[in-house]
Amino acid sequence: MALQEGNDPRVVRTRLLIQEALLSLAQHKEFESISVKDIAETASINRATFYAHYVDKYALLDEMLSERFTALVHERIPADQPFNEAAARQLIALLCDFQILFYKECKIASRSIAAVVETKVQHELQQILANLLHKEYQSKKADNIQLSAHIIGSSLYSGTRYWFNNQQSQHADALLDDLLVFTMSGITALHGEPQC
Amino acid sequence: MALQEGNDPRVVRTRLLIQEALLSLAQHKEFESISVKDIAETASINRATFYAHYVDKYALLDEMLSERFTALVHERIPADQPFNEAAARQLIALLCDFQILFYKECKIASRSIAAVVETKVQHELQQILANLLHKEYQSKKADNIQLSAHIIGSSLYSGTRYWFNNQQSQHADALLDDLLVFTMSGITALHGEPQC
DNA sequence: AGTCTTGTGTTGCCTAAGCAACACATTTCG
DNA sequence: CGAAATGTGTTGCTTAGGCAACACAAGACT
Repeated sequence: MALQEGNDPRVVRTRLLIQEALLSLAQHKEFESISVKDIAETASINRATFYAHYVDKYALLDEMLSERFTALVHERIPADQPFNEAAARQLIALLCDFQILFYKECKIASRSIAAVVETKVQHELQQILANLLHKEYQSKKADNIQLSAHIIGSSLYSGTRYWFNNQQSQHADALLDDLLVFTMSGITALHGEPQC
Repeated sequence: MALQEGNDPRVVRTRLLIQEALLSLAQHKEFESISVKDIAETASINRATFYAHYVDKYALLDEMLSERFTALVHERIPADQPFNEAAARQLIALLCDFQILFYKECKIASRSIAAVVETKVQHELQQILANLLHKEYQSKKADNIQLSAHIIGSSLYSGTRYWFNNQQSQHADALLDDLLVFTMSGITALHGEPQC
C-alpha cells in the first residue's frame, strides 16, 4: 500500500482522474460542500481508492495546487531562465492566469479555505523564486536569497491578487507595471544589477 | 482472465482508452500500419492488457464499429420510434455523419479493410432496421422483415456512400431526397402504408 | 425523543492491469 | 547474405484498484 512509485500508469491515471473530478465539481459547488463520495463518483473510481492516494480532500487540494502551479511555471518559464525583468514579467502574467483559473473558473479558494490556498501558492512561488534568484546571484549568501524570495513572492502574489479584485478598473495594466517596477528596484537595491 | 463483466470501471476505462487511442492514431496513419504497440503506448496501457481485451487490432476495430454505430443510433433515434419517413430521414442523416467520421476524420476504412468495415456497418444497420420494422409491422412474418431490413439497409448505406463520394456535386441534397423516396415507396409496396 | 438518510474512514478478499521476459516472426539495412 | 531492429503473442508474478461490509458521526424528518 506504499504507492510511492510515480511511474505506474495506473497511479498516474487515477490521480489525474481524481484531480479533474475535483476541478469539474468545483465549477459548480463550493469546496466545503464537495464530498469525497462526489469526487470518487465523478472520477469513476472507488472511494477506497481515493483514500489510498489522499488522506482527505484537503490533501488532494494541497497536492493539486502545488502540482498545477509548478506545472504552469515549467510550461512557461524555461529551466535556464535567470531572474531578470523579463522573468518577472512572465511570473506576473502567470500569476494573473492562475488567479483567474482558481478563483474565477473554479470556486476553489473561496471562503473558508481561501487562506489555506493562498499560503500554499505563496510557498510554491517562493520556492521557485529562490531557485531563479540562486542562478542569478550565486555569490550571495543563501539567507539573503531566501529572504528576497519571500519578500518578492508575497509582493507579486498580493499585487496580482489586488489586480484580480480590481480588474474592472481602467488602471489595471498600470497596476501590473507598477508591481514590476517596485519588484525590480527592490531586488536591485538588495543584490545589485542583474547580469542581463 | 474472463473480462466478461461490463460493469467494472477499470474495464470500461481501459477499453475507452484503447478505442480513443486507435481513433487518434487513425487520424494520421493508415490502419494497416498502426501496430498494437502503438495503440498500447498512446492509450498508456500495457500491451499485454490490450491482448486481454482483444485478440488483435481487427477485433478492436470490429467492436468499435458496432459499439460506436449503435451508440450513435441510440443517441439520435428514440427507443420507441417506429419506422416511418421521419425515422428514415434520421437514419440517412446519421449514416452521412458516420461516413464523415470514419472515412474523412479518420483514415479507417480506407484501402484494404474498407470491405470489412462496410460489411460490418451494414450488418449493424440491418439489425437496427429489423428492430424498427418489427415494431411497425408486427403482423408480418419474421422472414419478410429480415429481407426488408437487408434491402433497405444496403440501399441506405450505398446511397449515402455515393452521396459521400459526390459531396461536391450541386445535386447532393437532391440525392438524399431521392434515396428517401425510393426507400419509402419500396417499403410501402412490400408492407403497406406505415401507421403514422 | 427516535429513525432515516448521508458521509467518513477502514478492512479483507478478489480481479484487472503492469512488468519483464520469452520464443518467434517481420522487416530493414550495411 | 547476415545481423540488428521492430512487432507479435504469451507467460508468471506483482501491484493497484474494485467491491462489500463494517462502525461511527452528523444532520433531517415526523
